[in-house]
Amino acid sequence: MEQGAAAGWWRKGPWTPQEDELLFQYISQNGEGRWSSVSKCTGLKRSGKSCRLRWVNYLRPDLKKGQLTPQEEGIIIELHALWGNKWSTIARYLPGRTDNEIKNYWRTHFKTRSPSTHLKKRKILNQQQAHRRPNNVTITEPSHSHDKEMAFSSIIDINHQSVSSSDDFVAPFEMDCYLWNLDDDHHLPNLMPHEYYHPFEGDAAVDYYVQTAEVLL
DNA sequence: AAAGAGACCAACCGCATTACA
DNA sequence: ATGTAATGCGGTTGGTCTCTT
Repeated sequence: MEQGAAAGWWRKGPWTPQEDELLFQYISQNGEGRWSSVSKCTGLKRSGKSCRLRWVNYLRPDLKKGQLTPQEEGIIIELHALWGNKWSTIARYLPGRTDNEIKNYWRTHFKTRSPSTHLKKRKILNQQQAHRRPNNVTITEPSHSHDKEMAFSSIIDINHQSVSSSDDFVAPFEMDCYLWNLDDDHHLPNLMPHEYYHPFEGDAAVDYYVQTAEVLL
């Protein structure tokens, strides 16, 4: 049990710059982990849980600040369609972004269904659509999420993609192509680019994403 | 200019899982 | 094998900012 938990003297609420500094220094010297000993070593009146959250969501030096890019938004939409509210899993494919940030983003942009939000959503998706290559397609229902998770894991493996670098993530279009062209053993066929089957295009794609987002809520 | 609504974000809570004695 | 502490995750809340009327 953490020292202050029983006594109930943990400080709550917004962090001060001084607290941030203490936590940052502690982790710089000792590394991440051992969160429960942070308060003992630094004098911070914060629970280990609170310290971890502050570090992960705010202080970590590799965090990306600022708005999500259209590419990142596209990835979130696609991965959420695959995995649902597995925010930490989704965050792994968005280097520098936190599960909390993605969760907040999703909640803000897709949870509410007011007309304005709907329009905004369409605008975002239309922007993403502009990056997609043309193709002749038909709409196909997505397979089971488990299958898609397996497929997506294989994608990363097949292509030896590093997801640890902030500049290196799989673009939405590429993900679609991979997902929809993998065979049962999750291997890519030997196809020319124009032969790839791409299930989503144009308004059909937008509608699919919007519907998926709404169905999942 | 003021008030209300909506968007955004930080942080907390409770539960589940993992690690360890 | 079991109990407990630590950690991780997802849901939720509340405060602040921005936009609209």
